[in-house]
Amino acid sequence: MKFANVIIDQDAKALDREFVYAIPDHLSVKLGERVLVPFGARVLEGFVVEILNETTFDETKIKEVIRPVDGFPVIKSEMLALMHYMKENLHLKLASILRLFLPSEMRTGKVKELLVRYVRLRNEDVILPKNAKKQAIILEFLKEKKVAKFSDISAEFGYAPLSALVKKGEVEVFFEEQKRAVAYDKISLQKRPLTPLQQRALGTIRQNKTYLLHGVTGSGKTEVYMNLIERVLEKGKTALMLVPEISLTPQVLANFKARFGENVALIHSGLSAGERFDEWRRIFFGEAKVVVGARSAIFSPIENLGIIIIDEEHEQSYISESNPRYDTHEIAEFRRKYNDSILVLGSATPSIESYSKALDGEYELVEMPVRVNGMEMPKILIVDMLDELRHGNSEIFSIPLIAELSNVVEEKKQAMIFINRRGFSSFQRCRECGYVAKCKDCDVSLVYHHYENKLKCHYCGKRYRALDICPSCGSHNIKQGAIGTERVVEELKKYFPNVPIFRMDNDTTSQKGAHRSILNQFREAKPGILVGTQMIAKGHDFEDVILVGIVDADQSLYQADYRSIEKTFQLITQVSGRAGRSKQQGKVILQTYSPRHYVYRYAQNYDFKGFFKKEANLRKVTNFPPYTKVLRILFSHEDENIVAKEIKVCYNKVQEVKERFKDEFVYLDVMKSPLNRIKTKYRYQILMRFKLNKAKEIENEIFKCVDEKAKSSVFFEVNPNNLS
DNA sequence: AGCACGCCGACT
DNA sequence: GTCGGCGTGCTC
Repeated sequence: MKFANVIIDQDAKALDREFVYAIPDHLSVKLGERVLVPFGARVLEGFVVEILNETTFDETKIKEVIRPVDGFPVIKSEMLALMHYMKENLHLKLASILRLFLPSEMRTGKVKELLVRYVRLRNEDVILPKNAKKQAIILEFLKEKKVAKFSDISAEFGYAPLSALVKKGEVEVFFEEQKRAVAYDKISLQKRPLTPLQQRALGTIRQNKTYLLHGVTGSGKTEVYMNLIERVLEKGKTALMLVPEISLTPQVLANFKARFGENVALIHSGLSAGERFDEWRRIFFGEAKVVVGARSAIFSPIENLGIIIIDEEHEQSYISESNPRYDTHEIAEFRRKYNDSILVLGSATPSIESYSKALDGEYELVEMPVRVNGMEMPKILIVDMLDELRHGNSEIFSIPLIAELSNVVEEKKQAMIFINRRGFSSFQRCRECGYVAKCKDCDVSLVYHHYENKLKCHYCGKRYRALDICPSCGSHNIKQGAIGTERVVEELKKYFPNVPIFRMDNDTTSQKGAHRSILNQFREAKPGILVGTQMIAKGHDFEDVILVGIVDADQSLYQADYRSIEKTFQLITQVSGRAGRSKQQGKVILQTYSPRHYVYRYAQNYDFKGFFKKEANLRKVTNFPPYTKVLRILFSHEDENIVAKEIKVCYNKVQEVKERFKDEFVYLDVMKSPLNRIKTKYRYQILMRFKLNKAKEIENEIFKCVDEKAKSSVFFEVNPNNLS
């Protein structure tokens, strides 16, 4: 008799362990397979994570596996190993880890494989009535083509004649499974000769270790990636390349499709459930040798990996901030080691963490300091908005920005305006009493959306009526808060009523394909202005963009986050990189209320190394990563008393750990989370920082501080992006 | 997570 | 007397 250790596919703390089942002799159950098992009074799905010949568990209590679910092991051995790693190091629930490895549509309401209706001729010599001219045409067509899609024929020759033929039995209808083709922009293959810098990078990146590729915007990193992948494919291995967001994907994907054809599989959030499922299967069964995708693609079931590439490695989107929290870098490092392959982290503005690892020799640094076309980086003009104010300009746009925009319009070129917000204005506030509308479930300010005239909660999505009367004091004096994309577009229209202005943010791109369509429209508009959030900061190659405006650069600067300055530097560099991609040197107008902040000086000179030195030093003296580790434990529960009580118990234990590691701890405190309530749950957190020498040891001790039986849900997070 | 078991209040 | 409230505990 064989036994299977099964993880029940339920995201509950109490079930976060293995359960033993007997495998009846008539069933073949393999490691990594999903199985149906009796569980209490129910029948549930689970994952087989171990096959045993014997068990110590009371055999009279053991139930039998009912049957396999898929008929093949969906979790390969590498992913099982990864599961154990993530359990141990990230303290995630086993089921929630395993769920990361499967396309969600394999669990919820099984996707139907897409069936396409085809027709073919059953009888070559049909005698038709003389008046059935259309039917005759269809017959001729089918004689030649043999097989055609039902929809094609009916579209071209009419539905009626075709269905008449089917009815008479002369034409046969059959169904065939269709892999959904993923849409992408068709471009022709452009294989540019490599520059000496690119060749040098390729020459260096050969060993099975981790490289940090620091290349300025426009230095041709993508070309390097493609050559690396080509080399790996030649050796019969596979490649995995991660990009930060879908906004990047159309272009990257088009390039990869052109270069690697059918070998490429694409995973990103813009795919439909069915498309995602199809791509996953192509990867699983080895049909796709190259995977390009966003963060979650790191869990692709691709085998025989020769290289992993993380493009724009500094991007925050590589750190998952909800549910199973993980850092893509860490997972990539695991897979690199497991496959004994190459990992390349590429960026124009590497994260302080990564760059410092490179300087310490943990990564090998590869540099590409020059743009491919030899163009200089755009000139950045810093505009002091307080100065503008003193000279009587209280508008959103500074005088220099309007002047430059006018130039762009006159020359029939293009400009991008970057803004760090979405919606019309961030909130509604009563001018009399200061009341700000908040979400009743989440304890955050509601965001006003002008277009729908609604207040929305950006955390839970709930919508509220916009205020016209203050509910607190009854005043009608309601004011909109800070500026968003929508407002900027409206203001711009006043200055340039005849210029096409496009807006790109979360609201305008929520529909599938909206992204591409906005960009394509903008591409044709000359002159044209594109207003957008982070989304427009990345990867888009528009030759005629000669001006970039940053409306409020400080936005990301003053946040309670040790990375906020770093983020600001990265943002400016990246946005600036959008200007002057071809013949004409670009210009950047950066509007700020703190023009003397060092981040702007370094950004203005594109001095990454100088900035790194300054910033790394600041982190060192203030005891922040990469010189320490930040650990956050987040408790949440509907009942505030329970969270408060449970976190207190945990905090006391953590304090004992701190006592034992006195020299290591630099900070420890417990508090309400800044977002005290989200989706009706109260949130409290313990925050700590400790030095790196004994970090692993301390972490393990900290993990033990959480009572397994606590009712609150508990999340651990290392070096969190934001502390809300 | 979800279901059973179990021990206290207001009903036919 | 019983129906049902949801607190506690278990699921191989």
